[in-house]
Amino acid sequence: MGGTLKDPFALREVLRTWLEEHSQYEGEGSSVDFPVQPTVVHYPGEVTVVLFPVVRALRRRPQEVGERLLRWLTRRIEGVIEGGQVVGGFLNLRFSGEFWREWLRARLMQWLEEGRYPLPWKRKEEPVLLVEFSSPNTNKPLHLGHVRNNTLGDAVARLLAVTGRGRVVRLNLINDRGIHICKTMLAWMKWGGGATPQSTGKKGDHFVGDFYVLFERRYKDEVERLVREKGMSEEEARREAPLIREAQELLRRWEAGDPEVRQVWKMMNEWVLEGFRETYQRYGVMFDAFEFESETYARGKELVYEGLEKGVFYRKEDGSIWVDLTDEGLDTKLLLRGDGTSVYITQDLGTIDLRWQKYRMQRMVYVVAEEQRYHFQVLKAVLRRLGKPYADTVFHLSYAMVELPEGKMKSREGTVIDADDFLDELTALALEQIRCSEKAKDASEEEKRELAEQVALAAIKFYMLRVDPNKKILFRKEEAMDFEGYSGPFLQYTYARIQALLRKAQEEYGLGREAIVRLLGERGFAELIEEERRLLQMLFFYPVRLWESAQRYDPSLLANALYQLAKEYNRYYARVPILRGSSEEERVWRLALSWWVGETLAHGCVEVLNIPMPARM
RNA sequence: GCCCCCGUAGCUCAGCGGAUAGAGCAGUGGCCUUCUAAGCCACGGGUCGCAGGUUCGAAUCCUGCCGGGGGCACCA
Repeated sequence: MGGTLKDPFALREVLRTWLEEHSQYEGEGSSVDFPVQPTVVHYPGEVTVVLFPVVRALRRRPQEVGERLLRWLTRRIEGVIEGGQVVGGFLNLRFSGEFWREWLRARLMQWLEEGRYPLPWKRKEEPVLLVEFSSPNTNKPLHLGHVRNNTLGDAVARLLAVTGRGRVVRLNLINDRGIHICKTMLAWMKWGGGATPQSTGKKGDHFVGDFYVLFERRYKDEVERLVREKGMSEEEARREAPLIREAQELLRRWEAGDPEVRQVWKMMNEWVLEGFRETYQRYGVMFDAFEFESETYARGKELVYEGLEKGVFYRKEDGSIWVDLTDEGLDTKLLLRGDGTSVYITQDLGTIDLRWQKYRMQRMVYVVAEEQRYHFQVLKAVLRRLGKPYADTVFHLSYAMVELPEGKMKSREGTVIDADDFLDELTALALEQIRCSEKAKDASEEEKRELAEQVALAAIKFYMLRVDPNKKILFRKEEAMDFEGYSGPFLQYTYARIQALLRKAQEEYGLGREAIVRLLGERGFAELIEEERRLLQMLFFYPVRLWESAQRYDPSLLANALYQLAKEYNRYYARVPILRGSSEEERVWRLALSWWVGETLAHGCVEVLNIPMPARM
């Protein structure tokens, strides 16, 4: 019984057979479908079948279709449906307590046997799906913008993997070349005095980032001086300033492969990367491969020349190479400078070509801020002109900026919120709260620290993931640092409560997990209460939420569903005693339900959103 | 000028063609001698930016307008 109807997908399959049986003599049923959705709160039942689409196709009255469907369903999936009611164009189904008990038992059993959360999809090795995210520049440390990118990219990669879309490969394309890198190198060479991260005890990315800021400050001073003393225009001064000239010279030497420049470049990049690795590790973000623009831009140039030969690009008198995309509503676009050096898009052309050679991916997801929408439109169009088979794999997953109440974050002006610093600050706050708490009094200092970092991570990640990627995040510190309400720690807390119950069940009642499953199969039980039906409904629909979330490349859907589940569970927890003051039968049932809520929270958080779930807090 | 994204409660957001539009925060008032109060309950708070249209049904889709943001570089 419980095995026959694992989730709403299974119910839809059953409904489809009804349509097949009835379309033969009742008209066109082929393209219509019964949407299945959770029943809204005010009506009895857990699952609602929406009749409108079919009603229209069959040209029958909703009442008639609904009642016939109900009768048919009740027989078809025996013992599942306890009651049903047609309201307007909706058929509300109420599942029997017996069904739910068996459903829950089957899920728990499967979980115990397979050691993982049962889902309707298997992880697959084919096709290959590439997800590029993070992709930082090596001239400054990671900030809140990267944190949003990282958590989003990470979660989307996991969503695709758990819903069985294919083998997901996570890529981090390091932007390690260009004028900004040269500026930083120049500052270090001029004013660094031979200092290193080791000699100063600074984290490598911060160490290097400071030189970038230093360069920008000196450069700004120089420009101001030129304007003041030489009477230059701002624009002219910015172009003529000796510092920028020197940086450009450095870039030329870099492109020419000057060993001295390359050596400094390599060393400084390594410092930064070491710092990045540490930050990624703390945030729990992993990549399958790091790629470097310095290694892909050359291939990009080749593609540009290829297009020139094919006649899809054209050369101007100054030698620069362009593509004309005006016929598809875009502009003309520079692909290679007159002096043969590459621009931003050149590198992206090369990168995707190399990826195609290596992976033959079916999809190339770029997790990149929304300001680059146009860039990716152009990229796709250019690849099409080149006739590349992978042109249509390009998918830009754009997300909006993280802004401060004061406005945009600007690294040049030092108004960014640093990824490391913010996590430190959150961790310190969490630690303070843990120290004040009664519950953690017997935990060691080490354990408290670890827990504090997990709480901090949950807070920051959930804060980033809970909003639609298309929407700006207005970063208000107090809100991000709030561990209550609609927050990551709220989910952790709910999970930890459940784990405490399961521990106590074992210790005080001898109810281990196997025992719960066994007893659940043996005992009858009392009527389900409303809170239980709502929890079961949410658990039943969980795979659908996952699917939709993956379908839309939007983890916020999942984040929301998990929050609602936790919220509902806390209500339940406050309403009924799980362990104490309940009969043995009730105890087993309530524990089983709690356990499954916990596993579902853990699956969504740990497996997909990559938010840790401590067993106690 | 053209293109893209966003306008829902005081604030931050859910709701993505279905039923009486929901949360968190903020405000007010309750609940720790029984399982973790990072929790729960109650109250107050909304012409879903505006105007048309599409249909059995629109916060949701289409058109126009208004407001906020981003983009249209021999910057990345």
